[in-house]
Amino acid sequence: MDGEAKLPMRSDCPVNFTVEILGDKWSLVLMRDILFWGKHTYGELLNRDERISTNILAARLEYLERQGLIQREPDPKDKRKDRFRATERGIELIPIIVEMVAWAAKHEGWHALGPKGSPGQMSLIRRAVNTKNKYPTIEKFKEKVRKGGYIFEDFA
Amino acid sequence: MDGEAKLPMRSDCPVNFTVEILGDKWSLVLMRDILFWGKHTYGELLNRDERISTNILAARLEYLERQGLIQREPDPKDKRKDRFRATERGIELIPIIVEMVAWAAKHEGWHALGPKGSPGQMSLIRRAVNTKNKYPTIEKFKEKVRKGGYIFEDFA
DNA sequence: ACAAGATACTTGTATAATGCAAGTGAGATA
DNA sequence: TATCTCACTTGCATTATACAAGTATCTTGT
Repeated sequence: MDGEAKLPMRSDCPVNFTVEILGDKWSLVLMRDILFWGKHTYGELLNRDERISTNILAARLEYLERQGLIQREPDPKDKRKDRFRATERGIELIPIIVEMVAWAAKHEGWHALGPKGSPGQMSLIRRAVNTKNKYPTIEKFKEKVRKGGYIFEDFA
Repeated sequence: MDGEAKLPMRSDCPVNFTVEILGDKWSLVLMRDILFWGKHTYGELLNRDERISTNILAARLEYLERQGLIQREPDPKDKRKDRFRATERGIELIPIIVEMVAWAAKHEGWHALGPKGSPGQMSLIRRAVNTKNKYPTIEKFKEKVRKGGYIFEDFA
């Protein structure tokens, strides 16, 4: 997680490309927090269920910014804080995240964790698994985030 | 990568669930090899562009089997070999992988690696990025693998 | 104005995941 | 039956992640 070069990828395959950027334990979870739950500050991202460590969060935020998935800007109301918002490249991760939700929802192991999802979460899951309105739903999600909102805004 | 328990997940979120299972540098790349390229033996999986190490491959294959994504069976023609085939749970990863292809294809960094893709690979990419026929294409992919084939069969 | 708390970090150290190189034993091949 | 192929294992180096404690800057309440 230092000043590594971007290019020496293991191959030219697009699957490998995406895995090399996002294939870790935190990147997509943090993008979920920003895109779906509207968590935009260090403190908000820190106090989530997964309990990321402070040093890992700082390193990951710098990494995601370097990868062009988020942008950092000072909070106008509190000079201690920065706000992290998704770039267009980050917003385009929504389809991947939705398919991950659909995959989890289809398989037993996740349900065994208990039906602790909020109504908003469950509502998304139903739409994500339902092929009929999956793609229009995803487009609405992207549009909402582009306008400065977040996906679970209406259920929060 | 030892005999770890499955359940103590960091949260009950379906995104986190999927990330905890697939969020590493190799799982999805290996599933790509099996599902898209029809690579089914240790040796075939070892000799791919990404150059996985022998010990990592052995550990990952055991892991993917333990996660119920692949199934191991002896090769009928060569007693030294096993064959690894995707389970239904593994086949259901295809939509995630396709969205990862679409994401890479949309963004500059991947194209900078050079247009080294085979015609078959490029053909998939075009269809994966095109929302119109994405869903039926993905369903055909799944059906093909369920019948014992692999996605790039016809272009190989 | 000032003390106390909040916020976003850093630092130090431990464990886990990944990477590399060199073996090894069972089974196929000539 | 000698050699080669194949699927590994072992040992060690490096990188990523985890945990606990500390620190500098800014805000808040009095």
